Amino acid sequence: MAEGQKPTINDVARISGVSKKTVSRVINKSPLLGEATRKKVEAVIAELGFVPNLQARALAMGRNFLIGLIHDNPNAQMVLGVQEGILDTIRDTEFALVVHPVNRHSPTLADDIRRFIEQQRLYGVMLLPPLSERDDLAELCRDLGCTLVRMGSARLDDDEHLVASNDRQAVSEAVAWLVELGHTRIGFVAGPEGFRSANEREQGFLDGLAAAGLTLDPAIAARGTYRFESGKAAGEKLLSAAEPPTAVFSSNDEMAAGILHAARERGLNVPEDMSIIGFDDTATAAHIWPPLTTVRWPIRTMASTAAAKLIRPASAASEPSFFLSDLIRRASAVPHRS
Amino acid sequence: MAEGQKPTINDVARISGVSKKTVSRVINKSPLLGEATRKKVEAVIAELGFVPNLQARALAMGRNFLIGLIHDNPNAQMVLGVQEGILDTIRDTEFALVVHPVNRHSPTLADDIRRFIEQQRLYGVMLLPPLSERDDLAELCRDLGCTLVRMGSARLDDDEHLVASNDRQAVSEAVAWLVELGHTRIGFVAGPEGFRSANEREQGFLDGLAAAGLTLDPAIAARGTYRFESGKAAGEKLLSAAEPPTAVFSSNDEMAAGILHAARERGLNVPEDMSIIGFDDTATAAHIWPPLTTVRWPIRTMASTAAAKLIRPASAASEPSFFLSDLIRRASAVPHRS
DNA sequence: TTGTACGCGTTATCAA
DNA sequence: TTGATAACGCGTACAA
Repeated sequence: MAEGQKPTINDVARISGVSKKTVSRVINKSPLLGEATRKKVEAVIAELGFVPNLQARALAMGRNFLIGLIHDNPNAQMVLGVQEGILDTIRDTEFALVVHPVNRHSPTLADDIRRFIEQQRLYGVMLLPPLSERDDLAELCRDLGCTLVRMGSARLDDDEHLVASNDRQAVSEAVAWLVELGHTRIGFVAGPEGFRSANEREQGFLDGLAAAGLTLDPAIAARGTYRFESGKAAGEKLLSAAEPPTAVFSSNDEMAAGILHAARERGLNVPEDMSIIGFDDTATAAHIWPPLTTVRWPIRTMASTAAAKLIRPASAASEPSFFLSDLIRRASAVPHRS
Repeated sequence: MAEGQKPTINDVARISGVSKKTVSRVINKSPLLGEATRKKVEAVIAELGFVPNLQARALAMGRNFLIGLIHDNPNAQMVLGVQEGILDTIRDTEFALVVHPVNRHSPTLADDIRRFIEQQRLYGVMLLPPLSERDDLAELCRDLGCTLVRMGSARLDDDEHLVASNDRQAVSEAVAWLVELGHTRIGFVAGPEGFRSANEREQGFLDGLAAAGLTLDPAIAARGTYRFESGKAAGEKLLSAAEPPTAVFSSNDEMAAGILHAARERGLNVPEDMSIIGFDDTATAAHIWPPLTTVRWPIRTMASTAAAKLIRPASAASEPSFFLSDLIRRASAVPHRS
């Protein structure tokens, strides 16, 4: 037997007096198997502490048990939420989660991803925004024979390969909330051009205004990069307008924090002088002052569903693809004082 | 040849007219090999786009190429920094990073970790605080024949299996900075009991006070859980003291944000009425108002070094084990107004 | 410097 | 319902 080594299927077979194949059947829960032999083999497995070698299985079956997560760190909280969501699904399976952060501005991005998938021979991969918006990368994964699920904020793919939040509707509801609070002069800070999420949120913002019979004054609109500094710059622009907004929607929380700083540096009070709503509900949102009203999307649930679509492709289409976000009402948005 | 399939080492061998073994030598960069044959084989490999099957290699070599990261989400920013650091080291190797978030309060924690390591047959694992402080878990990893590197804030292990920040010294320097700013009544918010990092930071705080000939008044000291709410509660305690502190050191940023909220709710201004210093330099630190003076430890570099120790055990001991942290001076700590 | 034969631990084929 | 035997793709004695 194995001396100090890990027991193999041969050890199990010999000790329980059956063939390798029979043990294999037990492991794989084959239906056609005598109850007695099954019990017997299971006992030996437990006694020996036998754990099937996944590398060997992978080799024999021509597929392995690795799910890849490829992203360009949109935001730490989100990436971690995704990882936890995926683990929720695969925890009691043989699958494992392999992460691969990349730099989307790298000229070797595609090669980097290709190499990762080929080398590890991934079973499936999950792409996070903004990478998930690039059809060329999606095609690359497929060419490599790797199932793919994309996470995004719009219909980037068909139901079997997508989990998405309805950003457009969520933002429109956030605007409705500002309108309900009495605001009519509402500023807007957009996300970076070329980002699908930025686009969706902008559309949602305009939807919200339109529903209230309002329009956007370009003097109180700006475009940012989703980063703090750009939010601050945008805030400065909006606040220096001839007629500043009484409320602002920022396309993400980090920029909202920047807007807050811009307001503070001008000696303005938030929310008294201006209400702010963000998007993402990052950790920062609840920790800044005032606590930020923001849109929370169910990252973990979405990621968990995405993983299910990956490891059970058969039932992928029957899993939901679209998820609703919640408006988290905190102190940064208050009634307009007329 | 392979029709639609991935080329194997056999294809390469046949086409280049050499034996499998020779191709294997090329792949593994064996020194004893004719330059001519090497070139020839490399050309075929490139032409075919041959990528060695890692599962097969793993099986044949009796070891695989997976590094595990086990953690209990101490903080999203940190975990992501660690992942990026590990990737910095393994990006151009055959290794991949498998992540495994766990719940340290789960009764099945040890079994969960055991199963993860055994099932995936990990080459090595990295343990993050506070899990890294548990010797039983470290022993478990070793029993499973898995090399281990622990990340922490103190000498948890020998140089080959450790990367650590010198929290104690860093905090002592932070206190020195407050003293330099003229503060003599300095409050303290500790981290949770049983956390090595909390202990180190506390010692550093006391060191700092002692160096200035000061002592800690229990009336302006409190213990938190590293979470925001606990910081807020601690802040309330300190501020309701008969003689409140003019400056506070918080054992992490999240609690510092909580202290800020407590101050705001009492109508106090920070830093005018009270200076605050935190620890970690999370994303939030720079985004709250006022921007938080805090201690930044070189997570990414540490993680990168840790990965090097894992995949190159031979040179592990020669890599540094201790890393210096920087005090990031921002607006939340200002001179004491006398 | 290169090649032959076999083993790694598992699944699949096909017959019993 | 079970078992003998051949794959899976690669590394390594050992020999040439």
